[in-house]
This record gives sequence, structure tokens and C-alpha cells, in this order.
Amino acid sequence: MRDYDPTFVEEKWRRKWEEQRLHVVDMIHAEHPFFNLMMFPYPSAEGLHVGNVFAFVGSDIHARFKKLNGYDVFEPIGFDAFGMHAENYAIKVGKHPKKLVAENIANFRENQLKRIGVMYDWTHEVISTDPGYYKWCQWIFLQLYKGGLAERKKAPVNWCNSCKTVLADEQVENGLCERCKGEVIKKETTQWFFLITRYADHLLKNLDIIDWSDSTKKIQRQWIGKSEGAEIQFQIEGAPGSIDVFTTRADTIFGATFLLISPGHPLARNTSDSHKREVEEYIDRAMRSAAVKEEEAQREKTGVFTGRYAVNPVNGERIPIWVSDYVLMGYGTGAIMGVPGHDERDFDFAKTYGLPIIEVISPDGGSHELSQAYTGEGVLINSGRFDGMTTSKGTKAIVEYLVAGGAGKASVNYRLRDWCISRQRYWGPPIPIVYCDACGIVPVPEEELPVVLPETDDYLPDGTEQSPLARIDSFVNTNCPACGGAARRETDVSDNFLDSAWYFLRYPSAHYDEGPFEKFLTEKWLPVDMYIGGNEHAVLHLMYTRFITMALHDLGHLPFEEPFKRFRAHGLIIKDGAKMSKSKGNVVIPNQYIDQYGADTLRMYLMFLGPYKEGGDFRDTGIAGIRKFLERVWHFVMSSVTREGEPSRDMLHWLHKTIMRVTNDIELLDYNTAIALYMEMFNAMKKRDHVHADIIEKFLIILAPFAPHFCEELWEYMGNSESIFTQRWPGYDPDVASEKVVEFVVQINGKVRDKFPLPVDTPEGEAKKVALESEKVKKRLHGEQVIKYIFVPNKLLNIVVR
RNA sequence: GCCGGGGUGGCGGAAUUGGUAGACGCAGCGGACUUAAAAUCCGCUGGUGCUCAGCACCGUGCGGGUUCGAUUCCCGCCCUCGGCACCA
Repeated sequence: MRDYDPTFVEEKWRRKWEEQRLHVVDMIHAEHPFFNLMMFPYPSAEGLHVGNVFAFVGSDIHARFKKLNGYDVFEPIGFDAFGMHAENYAIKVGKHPKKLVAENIANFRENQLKRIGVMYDWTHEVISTDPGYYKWCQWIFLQLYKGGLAERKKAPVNWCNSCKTVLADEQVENGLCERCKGEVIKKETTQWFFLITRYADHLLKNLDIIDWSDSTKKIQRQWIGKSEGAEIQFQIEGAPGSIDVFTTRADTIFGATFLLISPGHPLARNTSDSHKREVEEYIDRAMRSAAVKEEEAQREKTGVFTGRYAVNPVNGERIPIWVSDYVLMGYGTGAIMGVPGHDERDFDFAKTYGLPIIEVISPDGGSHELSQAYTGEGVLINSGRFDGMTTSKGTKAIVEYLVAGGAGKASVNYRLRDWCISRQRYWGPPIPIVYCDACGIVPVPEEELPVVLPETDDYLPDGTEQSPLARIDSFVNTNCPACGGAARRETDVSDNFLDSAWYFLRYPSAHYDEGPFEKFLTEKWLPVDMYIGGNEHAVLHLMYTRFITMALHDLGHLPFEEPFKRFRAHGLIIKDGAKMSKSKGNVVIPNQYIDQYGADTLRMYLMFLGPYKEGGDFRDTGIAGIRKFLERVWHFVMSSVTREGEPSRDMLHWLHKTIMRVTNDIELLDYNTAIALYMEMFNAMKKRDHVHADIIEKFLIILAPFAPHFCEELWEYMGNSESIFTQRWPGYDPDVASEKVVEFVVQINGKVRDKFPLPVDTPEGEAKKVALESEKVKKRLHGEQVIKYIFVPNKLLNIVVR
């Protein structure tokens, strides 16, 4: 009998699969297309770590399961190779990113991905740095530009001092750069934006109908941050015009004792002469200060009086107008009414500057001394004709009153900001725009795409707010596509997240060069049937990709508006208390485990570590246990299979029970419990001298998604010539799968006192009779008075005494 | 601070329309095989106590509650992970 040699087995089947093109789908004729997608990796220098393998294998198991269920599964892969992660590393090691990326991709593909038993269709590989790919990133930019969804505008943006570029809001975490963890400050500059805010409501509404992990949807909802309220006009006293404020608490308007405007507000410099200097100074200081960081969020409120007053539209009260930097220009109208009695921030501000505090919402209808802001609900007081109304009723009534008087309107605001896509870096697709003195902003004509990223060794960012491309005259200087005169190219490249916002659209059409995606293939294979990835991309990639898909739909390029029918977030692999990642320096490379135990063992071990959707701590104690399990199965198949007679009823029961449960678990991605079920069934088989081949073969089929090479080998050993993945997932008979005997429990006052086997569906009278004959029960019941019996069919009888 | 997820043996984790807590595995202990060891196989394995082939009590973060019965439901806390964080 030969021993299990994973290296031999895995190499053999990898070769066979490639020769037979088992993982290449007929994209045109497939009858049951199923697009099984995994987030494509960034090819780092360190290579894939076991956290990545955990994610990829979980997706691959699902794909293989679907294939066995009769689907034509398309499981592509590619590389997200542009962007600052690649470039920053290239700079660090002093190697050109182009060279580095090519090396890393080769390592990922040949030494790692091809060894973990994933059924990728390598004929549809997509690499984002390929001009044949990023050409279409530029095309998408042009479509959005033409559709009015890309705009060059001046705005306060996030600037990473270390990466020397601007960043999108989504790429700033706690005031730090998502990539390098360096400090991010606010800068007022002109950049290209994608107007994702136009889709805020649409993105939010569709969350109700898409089949995604709840956790992901919650994060997106919160990020979009819809808040419903009103815009209210306050006239400026003694001057024309008014200041609009946004509030969700119109019910508190009688408590407004001041008006605050952001330093960036157009009216911030509208001051009385005597206050001009002070206000100017304050604004200058505020504009120069760093972006709000965590520890600064709670900082002292500061502000300056403009010398001017506004008039409260509900009662004609004259209230001072102040400028303060805690009012954000980017949210609402950039101005608020200060209601210190019922807003904590306004309360702090009022305390600092000695402004009056009026209670207008009372929890009980009475009046109180306010030692802090009361932000809860209550009854309106000190609010004229609105007194006595509840918070919600008062809000409605006051807004109606203001609307009728032409001083307000209902309004909705979103937390979501437009997506800044300009990057002052080298390693990305150049933004396809030309600036002409005569014609202004001119898009590069589609037939001139791609605007090729020029080769240069001079690619270091210099912090001038200009991309390194600005230093390459031959790139910058061009002719205006409109008038033919001398013109200059846009030198910024686009955000890496634009590359990844549509890559899945390219997979089916990887070889198509008439457009980004071919119509027939797109309609046949998209949207993606199952997408699996990490939740860390909930507001980055997963938000951007929904936006791009919606925009392309509305611009007439796609027949659907949501990219992924289902999305499931996998858990994270933790090591030494932190997420496994290159930046944390705690990566574990899978290759050593593949060498020592084999890919099938590693696959199963990672899936057995903990729930796929939750992840868990990586440690390698126990990986040998999985290897032993496979070896036991191996030896059992080699020694104990019989083709004589019929499968035993007992084994059929085990098989059907296992198929039933495992099918359910895999559909839910509960891989850890599925593996436990295989082990249980095998433990039952192992107790026999022989098990019928029909049982073993089906066992191998259902195990195959987890240990594909291993199951192929044994399948072949049993005399089958076709790949096990050409088989069909076995069905089960619920009657055969169901238990015939249950362990019945007798409780007294809820405590287990005895248990014994009973045929399933034993009626209450029968069960009670058996229970009362039990010596243990008799002993307990001696001298007690039984009050009642509680019978739960097939479970228990609880005898309640005294 | 606000919003979510979670807290179960020595360890990873099972089990929740309220019904046998600890499946499966790791580690550990005992035994078989062996000159011996490794490997393999078999058995035991939540804690405490006792008159120890057995029996009793305790036990799912903490404190209460509802119930015949609570890991599961309710109230009040603690810890932890993730999201947001001057968003009006």
C-alpha cells in the first residue's frame, strides 16, 4: 500500500488540470454561468500570507461546490498592481515599480496561487498595470467626465505629507494615511473629483435590496450618513442677504442664541469694520491648521464674533454671528444655529464665550437649571405658540411654519463626500485630460487612449503638489485635441481604487480590445454571482465599485446597476493580537506549510481554524491533526473498500445525514462545522472492516472542494478515469438522513436525571411510562408530589414536583 | 461618546423560533504494538467534593429577573473587537 505523498499528488493533479483545461470555462456556450469572484490581490514583495490564503481558499471552496452542483463556474484572478502600496515599497527598496511588480506577480502566480489548489482560469488573468487594462480606466474617466460626474474643483482635501499626495476621505483613517499611517492634513487645492455624492441616496436605497453581509451594509449606511432635517434662513441684520443653516432639530430653534459659520464660508469675512482684523486672523489660522485628528476632536471650542447679527425667523430675536472652526464647510450649509441648551458642542461654545443658554426642550414639561446640554426628546417650552408640543411634533410644526413664511425648507444631508481621484504620484494611469489656453479643459479623445504612463527612473514624489510626470516635458507638452495648438497634459494619475472599481467587468472580456467589456459576455456573466472579500474595503473598494457600476449603468454602458448579486465578508486572520498584514510585520507565509503538509492539509486546516465569516488567531498547533485525518482517510480507502453486496443501511444513513448537513453548511460558508461533519462520518466508517465503494465515492465527492488534489487521487485510485469535478454533488433522502432513535432525557425540575434511547416520535404516554420505570427517577420522586409533566417530543420529559 | 459583533473547558471552537452545554479537533493522561523510540491503534479527558465500578454539587464575562426549564429572552453592568467621531 502506498503512503500519502501530497507533493506528488498535488503536482500530478495541478498538471492534469492544466492539461485538461479543467478550469477554463466556455464563456460563450456555458449553460449555467456562475461568476465566483474573489477580491484580486495586490502583489506585495513578501508574497501571499496565510491570511490571504484563508480568504482565497474559502472562495475557491464555494466555487468548487458550485461546479459540483452543475454550474459552469468562472473563477478568475488578477493583480491590483498600480498604486501607492507598490510604489512606496519600490521607493523603499530602490527598485523601479515596474520591475518589482513583474517579479512579485510571478512569485504570487507561480509559487503561491498555483500551489494552493484554487481553480483559477488563468486565461482570463487581468493585471491593472497593463496598458490594455488601464486604457479602459481612462475610458471610464472620460465617460464620467462626459456624463458630468467627473469635475475639477477646488476643495479642502486630505494631503499625506509622507506619500506626498492627496487622498480620498475613505483613505484617511483616524487622521492618518491608510497606506503609510503618516499624518494627513487639510489642503485647499484643485483636484479631480468623481461626484459620488449624487448617488448617495441611490447607493443607500439599494442596500435594502442587495444580498450582502449585514455588517458591510451597516458600515456603508453609516458612511453615507443620511440625515434628514431642514435648511433655515436667518436674515443678516442691517445687510442684504441671509445665512442658511442646516439642522435636524428645528424644534430647538427658540433656543438659538447665536449663529455659527465655518471659516471657509463665503460670508465668514462679512464682518463689521471693528471686528475685521480679528476675524481675518482667525480664519487664516484655521485654514492653516491640520486636519482634525482623534485627540483633537475633543479640543476646546474656539471662535470669533463678526460684529454682525442675524434675526431668528421664528421670533425676530437678534443673535450674534460668530465664526468657528468646529463648523465644517463640507457638511450641510457650512453654517449652524447655536442652541447651547440642547447641543453639547454649542453648550461648550456658549460656556467658553459667555453666551446665553435657553432651555426650550424639557423632558418633563418643567424648567430646569442646565448644567449640560439636554439632547434627548421632550416637550417644547419657551417656544411661543409651539409650547407643549413633543420633539417630533414640534419639529414638523416649526418647519411647516418656516416654509410657509419662506424662511426654510425640508432638507437632507449626507456624510458622504465626493471621491477625490487625483494622485500626485507616478505609479498609476495618467488622467486623460489636456489643458489648452484657448480651449480650457479638453478630454483626450477615446481613440488616442491609452495615455501611456511614460517610463522614467525619476519617479519620486517631490511634495510640490505636482506629480513626477510634471517633470517629463515630452509627456507634458502636447497638442490640444480640439484646436491643435500647444497644450499641457494633466500630470496627476488616478486613484488606485478606480482600477479596482471595475476589474471584475474586465475578466470575462479579458481579451477584448474594442471596449472595456464585451456586450454579450457582460450580459451572460454579470453581475457577479458570488463575491467574497474583506470588510476592510466596505467604504473603499465596495463603495466605489457600486458607484462606478451605477454610473456606467446610467450612462448606458451596463444593463445592471449593482455589481455583485451576493457579497460575503470573510473574517480576518489575527496573529499576535493584530490583523495579519505586511504593515504590521506579522505575516506568515504559507509555502513552508505547503512543503511540509501539502496544500490540501493547509486548506482544510485554515478552514477548520474558526468560522470563515469571523476569522481567528493563526497558530499552527493542530495542522498535523488535519494531515492525520487525510492520512487515515487515505489508508482506509486503500484497504477497506468493498464493491460486494449493497451499502449497509447504517452507512447510508451516515452518508445522507452528512450530505444534508454539509450542503447546508457550505452554502452558509460554515466551513469549520462542515469539516467536523466529515470527521464524524469518517469516524463512523472507520469502525467497520469494510465500507461499500458507493459510500466512499460520494464521501470523496463532498470532500473534494476542501481537499481537491487528495480527492482526485483517491477517486482515480478507485477506478474512475474522469476528474472528480465532473461529478454531480450527491443528493440525499431526508428519510434516510433522519435519525430513527433519539436519546430521550428525563428531567426533574429541569435537571437531567436519566436518559435512554427511544424510537423517534415515541408518544408522550409511552415515554412517560418508560421514564417512570427508571430507578434513578423513582428514587428522586420518592415522597415528592408531582405537579405536572412537560413533554417535548423526541427531546425530553420534565417532571415538575411540589 | 454613538452604532454594531463577540465573551463557552488547558486551547481553537460546537450547540440559540428557550429543551441533554462542551460536537469536531489540538494539547494532556493511560494502554496496545516495539528490545526501545517514533509512527500507528484503542481508551479517558469541564471543575470541585465524597463513603470514588459510583454519587453529589457547581459551571457558558458579572449582578438581577422571567420560566417547569436560560449559553439562548428581559433589565443593569464589565471586558473585547470593528465602524464612526466637532456631520449640527
